[in-house]
Formats: sequence, C-alpha cells, structure tokens
Amino acid sequence: MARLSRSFFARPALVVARELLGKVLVHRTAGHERSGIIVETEAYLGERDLASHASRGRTARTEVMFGPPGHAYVYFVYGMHHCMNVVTGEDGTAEAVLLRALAPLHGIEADQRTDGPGKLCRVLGIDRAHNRSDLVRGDLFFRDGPPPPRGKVARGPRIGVDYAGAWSRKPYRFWWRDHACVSRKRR
DNA sequence: CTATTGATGGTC
DNA sequence: ACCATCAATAGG
Repeated sequence: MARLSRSFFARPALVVARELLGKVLVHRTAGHERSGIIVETEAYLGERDLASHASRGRTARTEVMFGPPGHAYVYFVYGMHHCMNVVTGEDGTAEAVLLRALAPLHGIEADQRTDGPGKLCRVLGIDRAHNRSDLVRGDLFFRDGPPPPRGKVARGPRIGVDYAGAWSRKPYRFWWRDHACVSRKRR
C-alpha cells in the first residue's frame, strides 16, 4: 500500500484524526520494520485550543506545529514517556493529531501493549530524535489501509486535559469502536 | 472493579 | 509548578 502524502495531512486536524484510523504507522530501522494499525487519535486545533501545547504560542518546543504539515511533533512527558503527533493543516497554523493507540501489525513482540501514547512510542522505538522529522519522506511514515467498518468510528472527550476548561470536554478524540487494542476504559 | 500514588525530567 | 503517562498498589 502507498505512503500517505503531504496532501493527506494538509487538512484540518479533526478530519485527519478521524481518517488516520485504519492507517498504518511504520518505523524502519537497520533492516528491521515495526508497524501497527492506528486505532485511537486526538485532534489538537492550534493556538486557540487551550488543551494544545500551541496555545501558549510559538516556543522552541511548539515551533514544529506551526510549520508545514506531515512532520512529527514528538515530546517527552512526565520524565519518562514520549508522545507522537502529526502536524496537520496549512503551514502557519498549529494543528496536530496525537497518536494514542495501535494494533500491532509487524515487528512487535506478542506481549507488548500498544494502548496508550507512551506505549505506542516505546513499542515502535520513537523518541525525541524523531521530532520535526518529515513523515512523507523519512523512515518513520504512514501507509494507507482500510478504514474501520461503517459505524465503528467513535468520538468523545480527550484524555488528560482537564486543565483546559471547556476545551477539555470537546469531542476531539477518535477511536475504532470496540477494538481490543484501545484500552478497556476508553473503548 | 475503582481510586490513588510515585517515578522522573523538560519546559516556561 | 506543572505535565497530551503508566504501573503498581491499596481498598471495596
């Protein structure tokens, strides 16, 4: 299946977040390939979205979100986990989509959990070295894949953003309904 | 089953 | 001081 191109990402985060369900995230390293089907995402809408890191404006850390679509925004949280986002929308906007869970497809050990943004990065070997990388051209990229069947896309409030007031309750999280690789409490 | 807490370091 | 998390633990 073909790689996802720049134009896929150059659309609003809410559209990309929903359409990424069923797509495949691939990480190639030295003769080794790990991949999984995306089953849970969250959209972050840019500077006006109080739940987004971009809401405090352009900083060294958030700069990449203001740039062109199709690049990775990878950050380190809680002193131990990495989270990966895809920059979406037009150059100059700061929209992004957080990847929250995968269904293992290839190169992932059977006992590894992939239901959570930190675990997703751990399992695929994604860290800050991938921040700002070009997902259209690099060794970390997306392949096309079949979407969830009709009726299997669910949406609800985002996780872990209670500090964002009304924005924390907006239904910007998308997941593959009933999928075993979305955490029990969240599916 | 739910609720709580400790680990640990970058960012602003 | 706070945090787009997770695993371990304690309690019902």
